[in-house]
Amino acid sequence: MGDEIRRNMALFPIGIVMKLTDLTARQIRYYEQHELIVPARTAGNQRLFSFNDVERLLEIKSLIEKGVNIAGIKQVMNPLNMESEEATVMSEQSEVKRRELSDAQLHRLLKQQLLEKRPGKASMIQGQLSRFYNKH
DNA sequence: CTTCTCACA
DNA sequence: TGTGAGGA
Repeated sequence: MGDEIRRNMALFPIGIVMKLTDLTARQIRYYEQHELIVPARTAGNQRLFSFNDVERLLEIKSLIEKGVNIAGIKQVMNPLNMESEEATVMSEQSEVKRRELSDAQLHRLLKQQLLEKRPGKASMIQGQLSRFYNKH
């Protein structure tokens, strides 16, 4: 299977995404209401996020921190809704252009973020990882 | 225990 | 955006 479909596979529940992005469940659900992200759902209505969803949330977070509101973010970010495999293939071109982080980088960064999430020290989302997205 | 929706002292 | 209720 291709890289795109792998990045779009619904994998983690909201709890993991909260740790990965340092966003509250409220915020994540709120951004979903505004269609900034479109996570999949399990049979039990539980949200399942893909790597792309996490990346988008990180971008949204950096934009919010820059003072951009929902309306502004909707414009800045492509009004995409890559759900079907066809849509994924069609947006492949623009997808590649948008992507600046390699799989290796992203996986390493998110893994660290997840492990570093124990109480005590500050998250690196506000440091190293955020720099990638704040440059956008 | 985790997540979901809805609503607001 | 936070938070609690009430259910799955």
